[in-house]
Amino acid sequence: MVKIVDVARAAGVAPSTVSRALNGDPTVTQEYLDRVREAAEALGYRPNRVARSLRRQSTDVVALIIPDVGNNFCTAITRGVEDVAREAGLSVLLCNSDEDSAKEAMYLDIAEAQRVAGVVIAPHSQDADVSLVVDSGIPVVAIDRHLGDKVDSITTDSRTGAREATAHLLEAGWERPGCCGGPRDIETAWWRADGYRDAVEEAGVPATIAHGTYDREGGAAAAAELLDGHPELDSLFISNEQMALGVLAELGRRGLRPGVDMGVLTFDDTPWAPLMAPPMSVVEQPAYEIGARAARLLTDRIRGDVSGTPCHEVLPTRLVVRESSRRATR
Amino acid sequence: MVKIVDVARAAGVAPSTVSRALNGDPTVTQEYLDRVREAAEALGYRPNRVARSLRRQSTDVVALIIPDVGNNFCTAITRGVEDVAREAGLSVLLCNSDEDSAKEAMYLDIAEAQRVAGVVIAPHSQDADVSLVVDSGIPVVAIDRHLGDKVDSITTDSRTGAREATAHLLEAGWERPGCCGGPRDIETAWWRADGYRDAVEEAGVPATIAHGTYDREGGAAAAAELLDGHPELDSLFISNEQMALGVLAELGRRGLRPGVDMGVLTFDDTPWAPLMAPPMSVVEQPAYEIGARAARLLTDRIRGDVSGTPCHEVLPTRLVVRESSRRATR
DNA sequence: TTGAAAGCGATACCAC
DNA sequence: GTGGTATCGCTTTCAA
Repeated sequence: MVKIVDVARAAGVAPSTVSRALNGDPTVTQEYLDRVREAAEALGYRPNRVARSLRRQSTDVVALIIPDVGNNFCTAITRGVEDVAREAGLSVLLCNSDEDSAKEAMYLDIAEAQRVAGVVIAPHSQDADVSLVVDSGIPVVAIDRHLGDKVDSITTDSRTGAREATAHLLEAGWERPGCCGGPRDIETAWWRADGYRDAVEEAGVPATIAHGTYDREGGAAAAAELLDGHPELDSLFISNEQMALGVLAELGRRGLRPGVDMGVLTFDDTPWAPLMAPPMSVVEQPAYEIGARAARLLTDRIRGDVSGTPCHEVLPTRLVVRESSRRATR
Repeated sequence: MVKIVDVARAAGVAPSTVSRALNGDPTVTQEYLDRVREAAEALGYRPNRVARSLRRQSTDVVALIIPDVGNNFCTAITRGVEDVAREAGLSVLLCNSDEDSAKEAMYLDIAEAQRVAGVVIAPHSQDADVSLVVDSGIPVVAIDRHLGDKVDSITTDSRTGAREATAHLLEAGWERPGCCGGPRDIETAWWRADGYRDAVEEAGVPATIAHGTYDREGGAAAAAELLDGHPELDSLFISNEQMALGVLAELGRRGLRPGVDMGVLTFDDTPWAPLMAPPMSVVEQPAYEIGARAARLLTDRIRGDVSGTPCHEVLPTRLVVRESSRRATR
């Protein structure tokens, strides 16, 4: 393994000069620069990032802690983070927490031990403990969910999104929308349930909510609970994309046709939503943008470019009406 | 930042003893062990992995280089890799190559500079240059696609999968299947085109193939090309999941109903495939398993548990017949 | 079993 | 502008 001293020797200069030359220090003379580059090239020198990280007390890696890459929303966030991180010369350490606080804590621990440059996290609960990382001076930005006032966050306005969605269902002619809500301990889930509640209450319709986990099983279970216990429901507002898949499966099992027998509208747009039977109406969240902005904010913090006051960005959602929420007149 | 010498001082032992104690060296006396643990705890000592990595000349990170996490197949692989890596105490560095050799090379470079413990890669082309990494003694396992005989690989039998799929289309009563194939320079794409060719030739039907990129745009373009140029086609075999989304969109634009006006069968199963209109028939690949096995193989190599001879695992695909490939008689 | 000390490889300070 | 060198924090010989 050829190291910096080897290059130095070959080029007839000091190691420090090699370091400067290779790192673009403008004080290095052209002549030395050439000599160093040549020697490095000739020897096939490859800088050791680990050594540099130790010395510099900082790595060029950011940790991204999300519930599950299997979720399209998370995936899009991940792309956003990765794209801007790469631009900034940072790599992304991918951590799936599976909505499990213990796993999350483990990853936070690893991130700190690894001395990552920053952390982007979709915290399972509002009081996830990021102090370990924060106290080490590692910038953290929370996405999708908040993490107290002091931690930067990029979120979307779930409540408004849910309210608009439910209101749309009502306007479309559905009279009794139910809500397949996410876990009670996840922030977005209660905002969305609240938004749903806002809309039905305003319409003078009773709120009917079932809570399930943020996955397909949870969606199916919530739908089953609602369908079994509340035959009066004629439409469903669903709290996230994975749940929607479960709800749809459950409807299928019962021979209920979305958009005909049962109005359906879900949070999160996906590439397949327009291709379903019928095309799904959704509340779109700017997932890629969330990731990209989070990464941008993080890199700013890493560079120290940003004043100390915490930043809380709330991005808007967008209602995309396709077929599943329209009351068919056939 | 409290370091190992601080703990040593507090515990009244040598740094080396602290290191041994904390790393579970059995030669450490119980008494010292307790003292060290106590001191570490009291001081809130957090080992610095970077320093350890430098000293040990090895990190506990593996790089995963895939075309795009946005692809459900890649996502599933990613979960597989992450799950077994975590078990083995390794973290995953996520790298999206976007089927771009330059990006891929850049990530390979980073992986080497970062001195990762291993690399799992779905190489863009067969002659992607992993020598940089391999020569550094970093184990590499190729997934989905091969990388010469000397690099471990976990792939699936694309050709057979494609042949069976096309044969099924023919058996189902479709008479002229076309093929929306992937890029010519991607191995799986030509294996799948070959499998398609095998089946149509055996049936004495002409092969009609259009090549597109492995994404939605590519799928739409390939479908358009086929539909415009070959009105005789009555069904389509599609080379991957993302292309399928594009193909379906294109069919929709032309008012062609899958499974009725046009038989459709695609590579890659997805959570939404059964929920489409109509439910999609697919060639399922064991994506999670590919990732899991690749990671397992990699950890074995990292530990040096495995003899030097390269391992080439080929996993089987599975034809899942749903509705889109059945010739409706309505 | 424990301690002392030599590195791992790059960087950045300080002196020239 | 360049060189010498201490240092980042940990692990691991080697000697006791």
